[in-house]
Amino acid sequence: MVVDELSDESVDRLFHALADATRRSILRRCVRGELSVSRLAEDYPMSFAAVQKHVAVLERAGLVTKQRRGREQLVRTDAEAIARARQVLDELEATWRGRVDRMARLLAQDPEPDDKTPKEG
Amino acid sequence: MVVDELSDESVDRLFHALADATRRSILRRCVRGELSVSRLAEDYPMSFAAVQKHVAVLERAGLVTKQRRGREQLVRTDAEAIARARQVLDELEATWRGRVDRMARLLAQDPEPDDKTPKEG
DNA sequence: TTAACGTACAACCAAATGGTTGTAGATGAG
DNA sequence: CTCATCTACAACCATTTGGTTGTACGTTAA
Repeated sequence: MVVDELSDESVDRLFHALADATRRSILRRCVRGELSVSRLAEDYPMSFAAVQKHVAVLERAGLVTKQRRGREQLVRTDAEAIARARQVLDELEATWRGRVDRMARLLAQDPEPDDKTPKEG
Repeated sequence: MVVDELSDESVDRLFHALADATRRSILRRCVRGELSVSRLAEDYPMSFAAVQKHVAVLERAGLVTKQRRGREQLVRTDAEAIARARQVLDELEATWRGRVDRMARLLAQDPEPDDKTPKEG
């Protein structure tokens, strides 16, 4: 089980890579099966080089891996990387649930246990 | 329950907003409780105006809402928006699981002649 | 009223982003 | 071998981003 802390930079790269419709489309297509870069490029209204750059962004974010097959480069999305991104959001939601719990306790007039809330910033 | 399709632009804004460490920090702090913009700005090594811009990015993404209290503007994280972002990743993972299932079926019946080893990792 | 505070917003700037074209190196087909 | 294909990468350009400072405006405190 991977419980590593992700560095700010990796999370930056992760979400930045996800913040583009073309890249998300590439991710979806390469979850279903590996595709070469030129195959991918056929279906987008932009140059091959542009698609190549998008794949590079996904690769630096760890969201896809490439593997040579002959002269082709097969792109495949890494489901674990997507899980990593989700984990960041899970933690945010967990904090939120924690806050709701404290609210509930307050409303029930229970004393707060021990506020180990990690400081931010 | 709202399970609307999210437009490409909203997902773009969502992930773009999440792709910055300062903004993620703001999100975490405002999940725990509302904070004014100037209060937020105290703890970052940048100008008030810069923090104000980060809050605006989060607001356009729907990740936070603002509410006036006197001369202050209280920022609060919207947990549902985070859930929306997570949903996008969930769908990607679901596709991946679907693919693994199909692979398993394929391997159980008819080995492909071509050597497309379906090993993950 | 006056002063201080919290916010909003415009103007500006350097750096990053997302696209282009062009060139060059491997690889496979004929 | 020669040629077409697939990829890599540099150079360039327009726009966006993330920061700055400065100004203006509403609200609260003295």
